[in-house]
Amino acid sequence: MVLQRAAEIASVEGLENVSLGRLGVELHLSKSGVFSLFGSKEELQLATVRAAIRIYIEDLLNPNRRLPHGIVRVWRLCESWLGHSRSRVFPGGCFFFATSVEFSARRGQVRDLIAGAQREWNGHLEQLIGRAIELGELEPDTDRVLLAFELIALLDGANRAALLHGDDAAYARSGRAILNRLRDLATDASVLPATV
Amino acid sequence: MVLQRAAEIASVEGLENVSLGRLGVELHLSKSGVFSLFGSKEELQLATVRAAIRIYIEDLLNPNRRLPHGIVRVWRLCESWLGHSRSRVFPGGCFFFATSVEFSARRGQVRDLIAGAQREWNGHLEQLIGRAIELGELEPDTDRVLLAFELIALLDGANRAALLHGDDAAYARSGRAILNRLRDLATDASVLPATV
DNA sequence: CCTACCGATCGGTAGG
DNA sequence: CCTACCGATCGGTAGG
Repeated sequence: MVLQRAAEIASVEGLENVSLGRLGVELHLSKSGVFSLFGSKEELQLATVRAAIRIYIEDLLNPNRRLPHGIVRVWRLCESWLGHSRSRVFPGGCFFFATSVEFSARRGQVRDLIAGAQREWNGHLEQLIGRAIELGELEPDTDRVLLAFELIALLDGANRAALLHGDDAAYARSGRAILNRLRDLATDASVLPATV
Repeated sequence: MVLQRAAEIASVEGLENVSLGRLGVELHLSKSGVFSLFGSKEELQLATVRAAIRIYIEDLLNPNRRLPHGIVRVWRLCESWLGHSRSRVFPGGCFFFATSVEFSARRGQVRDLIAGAQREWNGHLEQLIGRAIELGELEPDTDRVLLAFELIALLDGANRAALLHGDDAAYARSGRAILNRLRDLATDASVLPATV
């Protein structure tokens, strides 16, 4: 699919380097053929980001919905995220990590869409953490916003180190750090796996 | 200075977007005048990275050297890093965060230089942590490599969130998370500040 | 969907 | 350090 390929390239070289001509060569279309499909470079970028959002929903969020709420579900989502990055669903690791860094200092619809997707991911994690608190599986004074920030930072840290140094050990480190953090805040740590 | 300006642009738009022509306009030089100073685009990029390394050494590492070893010195270095990102010494936040993401999926001398600088930063933190363990200020079974990974992930997480959402609260969150983590591992948490 | 073209910009070279 | 130029590539348009 056109946008699948565009998202793969963007994860490695950035959304700005997904040029109409280059995408045309890979898809055996002329440059103007690709252009006419989207109407502008910005629309191609927006469509690419939307395609990436769908992939994350299908690969990570939807399978996770089948689990009951609680601390284990929070952990499983983190574990799936690490697996998603490690297995290179996108060859450049997390699509939103790469593109949010690329667009963080720019303005416009593309940046806003990426920033909004990041906020939704953050909010989703905060909600899952909140449910685990309500269920009494996390200490009642757990700071949801802070814990979500910490988990995302540890996930992104693994993605970044694994890509930069070609070292998959970062995924195990990240998993251990996340499990340690969740165990510290758990009312009953025995529901969590002993190791990654 | 030429390279100072190049590093500022690179932190915002990436090292690849520091073009010879553009740098020339900003410096009131012709494109070929800039070119002749470096000999190639790659040499310009390498010189820019080296200049950024010097700025980090002067702004963060050298002042930190005056402190005695121990857990407080580890904390102060993290605090300085957050201040460095927040004060926009580079307008795009951490130069190495931005450029390491940009180059993580490429090959060549520029990527190797950036990856090496990141490894040195990681190693430096591990050493400071190791000294704090030897001094008995961190629990003797503290995993140096894991703790350094966690601290860098939390620092980078603040840089990323602050830039993407224009929200400086991320710095305070990161500082709280780091202090919490250091307190957990400290043999005497009272040497650390109570809040950020 | 295509060919053919526009002006702008890229890294780099020739020649001074 | 400069002007003038090279071929390649960019997003986008004209016209079919």
